[in-house]
Amino acid sequence: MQELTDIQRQILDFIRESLQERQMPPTMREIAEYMGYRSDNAAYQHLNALKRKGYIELGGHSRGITLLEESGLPVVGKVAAGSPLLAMENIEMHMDVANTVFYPQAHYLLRVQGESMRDIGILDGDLLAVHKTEVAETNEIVVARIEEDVTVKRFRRRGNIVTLLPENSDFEPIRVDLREQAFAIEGRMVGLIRQ
Amino acid sequence: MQELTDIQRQILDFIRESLQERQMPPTMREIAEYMGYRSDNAAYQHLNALKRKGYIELGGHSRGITLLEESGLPVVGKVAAGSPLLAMENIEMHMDVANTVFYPQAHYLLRVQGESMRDIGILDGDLLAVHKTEVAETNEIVVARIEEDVTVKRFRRRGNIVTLLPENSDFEPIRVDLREQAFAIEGRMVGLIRQ
DNA sequence: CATACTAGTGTATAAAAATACAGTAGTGTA
DNA sequence: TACACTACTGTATTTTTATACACTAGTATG
Repeated sequence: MQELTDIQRQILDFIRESLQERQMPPTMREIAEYMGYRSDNAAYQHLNALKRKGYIELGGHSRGITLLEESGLPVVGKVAAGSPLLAMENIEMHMDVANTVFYPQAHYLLRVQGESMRDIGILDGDLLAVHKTEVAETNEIVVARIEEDVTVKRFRRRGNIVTLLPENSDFEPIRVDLREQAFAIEGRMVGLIRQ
Repeated sequence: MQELTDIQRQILDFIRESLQERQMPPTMREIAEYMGYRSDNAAYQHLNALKRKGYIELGGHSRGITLLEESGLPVVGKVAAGSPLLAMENIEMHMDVANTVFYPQAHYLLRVQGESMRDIGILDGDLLAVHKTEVAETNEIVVARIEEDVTVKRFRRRGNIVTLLPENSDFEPIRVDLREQAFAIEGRMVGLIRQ
């Protein structure tokens, strides 16, 4: 997808906002008004740029703008080693769930693998709603990355030692020494969906 | 809310469909075309009826129809004894989750009370996605009503005896004799949301 | 320095859209 | 039987809307 200029992004956001709050796309005049243009044509030309770059389609009739982007939350499945979680190759699909369902806002859904968090009702195959963040409080359920591997655990830290606790007596806690291993928090659990 | 005629409901459905599939409401002419009218005015008048009955608003501009109905799935909280699950008084809120997220389609979300299904990851306060149905297969998780009470359990039946199994060893199975007690299945679990 | 892209103003026009008005006809209800 | 409501057709009118064309001007790029 081609990069957008600031103004183009601003217009795209306005279209999204209009769709959400008024249940309809704006007219070109409404866009021009919002942007403070004296000519509707300015909006028209920006829309054509957005179309050329593949972000929207123009229907050729009133309020004929349609967004081409995926709606809903991306579902992150098997994470290829070393790739960013939200890399295209890791996205299984999009799920039609508003991010406002969770608080703080969910940025994506991560498919849980394994039974290590079973005792707090997180089962194999569940979709964990994750809020992106690099920091976490003690005892929060986090999505963490140790070297190349991504895992879901309860978080604890004392000095340079991080402990990741499972919630299943068949599993052992994981100890990470920050001086020796690459460690990062990818996000924090804000909810769960099971299908 | 006032009752709709068949034709009015058909038009309302078409508006919903247009919003979902084209990201915009239809024009009056599009409605007239869809309904096979030779005059746009027929659509106009039906829309005014829908407006009068409180189902839509008309903006006075192109594609100016806005639906006034709640979107998403209703969340059923504490069920007042004897009332239908989906009675207004039992609806806590609406949650912006497409019903297509679950299969078969979820009709509502039921807030789970208690720990009786804990061992299969259904916790107190979770929202159970429920597909409305009056029948269930053996071993399915169902929402059932015994006399006035609503409960979530694993379903089994042998002749006139229904057994509702908890998934937590602290709880006892419930036996219902269909000849003696009022029993009905309200729906079947198709998913779960935790916030 | 030419070329492409962005970011606008201003004017013009054809088609689309909402909506008013005047009818016809059927159905149910007080 | 009068009245309200539904369900249309047909015509007319005023805005709204998309969109074309002709410009100006800045910025980045090869």
